[in-house]
Amino acid sequence: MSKRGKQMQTELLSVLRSHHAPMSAYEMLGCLREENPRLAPPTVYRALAALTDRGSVHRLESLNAFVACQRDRHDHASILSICDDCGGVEENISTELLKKLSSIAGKSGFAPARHVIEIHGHCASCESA
Amino acid sequence: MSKRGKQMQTELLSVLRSHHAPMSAYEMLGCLREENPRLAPPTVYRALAALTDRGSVHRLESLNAFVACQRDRHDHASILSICDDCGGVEENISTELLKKLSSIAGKSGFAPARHVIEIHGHCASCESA
DNA sequence: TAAGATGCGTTATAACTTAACGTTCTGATT
DNA sequence: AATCAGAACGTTAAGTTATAACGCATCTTA
Repeated sequence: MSKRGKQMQTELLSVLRSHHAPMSAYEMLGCLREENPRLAPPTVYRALAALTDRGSVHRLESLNAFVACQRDRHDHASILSICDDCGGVEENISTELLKKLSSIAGKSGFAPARHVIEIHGHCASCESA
Repeated sequence: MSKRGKQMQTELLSVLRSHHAPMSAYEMLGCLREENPRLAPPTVYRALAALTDRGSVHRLESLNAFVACQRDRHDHASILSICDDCGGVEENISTELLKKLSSIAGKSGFAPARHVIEIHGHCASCESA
């Protein structure tokens, strides 16, 4: 991968991290276009693909949006709790739950490869408010 | 709700059920347009919204597609195993896993309302092939 | 440097979803 | 039964999300 590609990924990640809530690809595109107005969607999507493959960024399937991984290591399946009020996302991991989930799916012989676990609701501060 | 609305939902559901794999809204639209060529996307999406609210249809967030519920009762959170090879979907439920999941999210005070659990992988027959 | 491969930017378009609005249907009240 | 208010419908139009395709640039190896 070329220098430009890596640089794009770095910029994208810093944009994502500087945001408390998930961002859509087009929101990121908007930010990045302030620097480089000619930037096009495929560039953003390619960088996002690389970052999500690596685990530095998680895709929120139920929102069509993205968040930076909040953990030190990125080689895990995440449980993402999404506040429908403030938009904040909490990331949890549980190998135990993952095993259980795999075993439920595996009963019929299904071989799991990727887990999507997203919980919608309200975070503590929005709930109390 | 008018007769047309309910009828739309019934037709949609039968289209979905006659398909072994998930369908996108536009695939359904295509099918239904054979009968009624003037049918427009919002009609389909409205029927889908009613059906998913009721639980007769599940939305696959990671595919932007829909499947008919495979169970007798529809008032449950499903674990959906999606074969990336043949496209088939298996539906499982586990109140135990759901409780565990809620408790993980709830540690920080998060109040869960809706669970999205989708597992990608290969089904038994595709795996053995 | 030349040949081949990889990946990048760009254009264009495809796929998915919803807003808005006027009409029609329903059912409640007179 | 006639009228009215509100809900739901079809339709047009547009907004949002995502990718195909292609040619150019850059890197790689000889």
